[in-house]
Amino acid sequence: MYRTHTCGELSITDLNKETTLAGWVQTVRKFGAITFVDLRDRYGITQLLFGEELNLQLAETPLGREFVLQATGKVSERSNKNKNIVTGDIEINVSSFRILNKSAVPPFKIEDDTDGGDDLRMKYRYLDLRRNAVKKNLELRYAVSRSTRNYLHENNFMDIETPFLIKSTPEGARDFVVPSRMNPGQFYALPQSPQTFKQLLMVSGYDRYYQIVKCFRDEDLRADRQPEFTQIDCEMCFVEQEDILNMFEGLVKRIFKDVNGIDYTEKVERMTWEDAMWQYGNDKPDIRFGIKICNLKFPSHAFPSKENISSLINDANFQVFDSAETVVAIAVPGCSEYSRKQTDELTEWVKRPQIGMKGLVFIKVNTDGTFKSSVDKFYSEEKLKAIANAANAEAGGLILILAGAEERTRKAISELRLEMGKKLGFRKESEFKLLWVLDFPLFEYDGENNRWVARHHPFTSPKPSDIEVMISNNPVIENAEKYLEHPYANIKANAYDMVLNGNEVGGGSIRIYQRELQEKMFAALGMSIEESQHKFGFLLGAFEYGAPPHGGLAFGFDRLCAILGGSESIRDFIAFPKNNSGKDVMLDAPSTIDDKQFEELQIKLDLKPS
RNA sequence: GGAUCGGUAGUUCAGUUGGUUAGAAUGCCGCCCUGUCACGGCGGAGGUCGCGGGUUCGAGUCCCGUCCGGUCCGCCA
Repeated sequence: MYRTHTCGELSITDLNKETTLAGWVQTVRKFGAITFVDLRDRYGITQLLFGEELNLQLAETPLGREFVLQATGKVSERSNKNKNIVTGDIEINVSSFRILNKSAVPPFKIEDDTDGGDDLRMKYRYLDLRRNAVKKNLELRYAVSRSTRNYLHENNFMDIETPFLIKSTPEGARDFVVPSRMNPGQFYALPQSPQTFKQLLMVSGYDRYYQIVKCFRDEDLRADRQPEFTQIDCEMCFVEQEDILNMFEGLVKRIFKDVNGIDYTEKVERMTWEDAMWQYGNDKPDIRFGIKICNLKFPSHAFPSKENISSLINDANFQVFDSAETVVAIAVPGCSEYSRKQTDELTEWVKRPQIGMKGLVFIKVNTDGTFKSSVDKFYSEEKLKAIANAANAEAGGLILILAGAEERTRKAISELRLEMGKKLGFRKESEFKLLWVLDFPLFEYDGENNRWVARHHPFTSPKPSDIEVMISNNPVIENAEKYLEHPYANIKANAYDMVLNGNEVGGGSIRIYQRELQEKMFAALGMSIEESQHKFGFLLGAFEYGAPPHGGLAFGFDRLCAILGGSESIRDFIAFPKNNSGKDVMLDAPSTIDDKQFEELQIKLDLKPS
């Protein structure tokens, strides 16, 4: 028997028990005739005391960090207790020990506050995973997965595996492909999601399906994006949008309870996509803080239902506003005292290439009721007051105004809002705020190819009231510049996203389940009948055999875990992640393959010189 | 595809205007230490300054190229 206890479980109640522990040497502290060793395993750290006699033995077989050690001895009370660790009241008075394995000197400290850089940690990920900080994240991940499985099981969902080697259907993201040896010249694709399979399962009558499943997308990466990532993939039949929203806000609330101990009893807010864009400039607003955009000027086609208040800023001969398509403002509370330096910094911030604004206009709403702005030359105090009213600015606030082209400017004000929220401490990691964003546009314009693409995916159903618009209008865009005037631009989908603290954590839709409508959809996306038959014939065929109404959604599991764990990066919630270039630096993957493998696959490389 | 920041000891970093033998902390090795837990004290070893080229009397420092890594934009149905 290697051990009787773990390094995290012994306490003062176990005094005088004979025990054997096995683990890794965290530190060795030598004091002449006695030595302390901190022994670590998955469960904690226990201090070992090597007395005079054993100390002599230690001198012959020295211990180093990360040696694997087995030690037997009596649990005894420490004379100096350590309140910082659970086992801090006791130590093991070692009577015998055995070095189970030696260790090379680790290249970085195996401690919470490691000195290792990211690259090094990834190269020695198996050592990095020994660190408590990373272990905690994986434990949280497991807790989320358990909670998810429990909830879905209790609600009659069935976990069904779907294949990884599937057919390439290059809609949306780029596929990872796998050559087929038995079918030379042909390739499988790895799934970007099990989308069509789960829909087929609905056709088969498995009315509640789920899977915690790997998905693969060959696109460029970010801190929160990996080439292979995990989704909680769900689908239900005989449901409407409302049923799905209720079921899955239930899931997230359950996870909050099980994992974070939070009772999220309040109703999950809901917002249409249009309102999200209008009020926050963003389809995944962070609603932990209330600052909303004031739309001083905007192109009417972008928000046909909204009232224009551009008279507030027009007729002042201020070229910047007059020539801009969009002028948007946010009122930031308590910042009217900002110095010249601070406002200059904000201006520089919006001028960075990632934001790309030409400048920033500000109005200080002083506590004494006066105004001070960078556009005093153009606007009277009354005008400024009117703008301040429109922006809902309170005394002591600072109004920040951006002007420019609609899409870019809206995105910029959204970024600026988040930045100010962060500066003012409104974005606390420990506070969680859920939001459903509803009624997304069905289509998105692809300027490169001058066609419509599915914003969510081509299986998403249009709002019933928009079906007629979709099937009675020609999808061809005659005038690329005026694509927004095409009837397709305003068609809404039965699609919904779950947003948590400004992050899209899940998304889904009510699907199309009639062959005719699905064919119309493919046609709208510019697919010929032959092409849609070739790519999705199996699904169209299935829809002929009694496909039930259905819908579902998928959560980004890694991202959800990262947010629940209070982290920006998903990498530390994945045991073996890849770096920004899609490489696994530990394995050194991807890598070249043998000539023999190429031969078997009948593939010849023809690399273009870079 | 693009922007930007970085690459110096095992590790994390500093290194001024281009100028003597490239430093600190930590880790590592040795000696001392019976109550530490970030142990402490003394001593020591440890460097192709990512790589290639250029400018210069002289390059870690300036220039060009390249490789690697971080972050972001595009991209991510």
